[in-house]
Amino acid sequence: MTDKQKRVYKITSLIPLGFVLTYKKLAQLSGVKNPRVVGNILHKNTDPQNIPCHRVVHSDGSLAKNYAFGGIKKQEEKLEKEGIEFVNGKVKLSKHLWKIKN
DNA sequence: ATTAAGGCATGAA
DNA sequence: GTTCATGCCTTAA
Repeated sequence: MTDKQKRVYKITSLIPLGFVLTYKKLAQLSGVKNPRVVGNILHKNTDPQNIPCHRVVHSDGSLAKNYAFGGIKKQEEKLEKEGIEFVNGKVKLSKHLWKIKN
């Protein structure tokens, strides 16, 4: 596993309950150039237990089209279960976007 | 809203 | 080693 992947997974696993992160943000936080790569990495994640990829969403708050772990429905389900609000099938980013402190 | 183009890590051939 | 396809994307037109 490469360093990038580690960072991506690490950060993803650090997302607090009730918050989400966009691919773009996650990308820049982990030092990856393109958000696409992040998606790719998350897609072949092997440890869903520690990697809550359902907390990672698109820039506009919508969910990924091919959620690798049970489908987009499951993802939404999980998010709601964690207290994340949906509006128009999108996450309320303004409220649930994870802002890193420092 | 839909389409097109950008850009790159990963894996198979 | 390199080329090609693919992807949980983003932004701009």
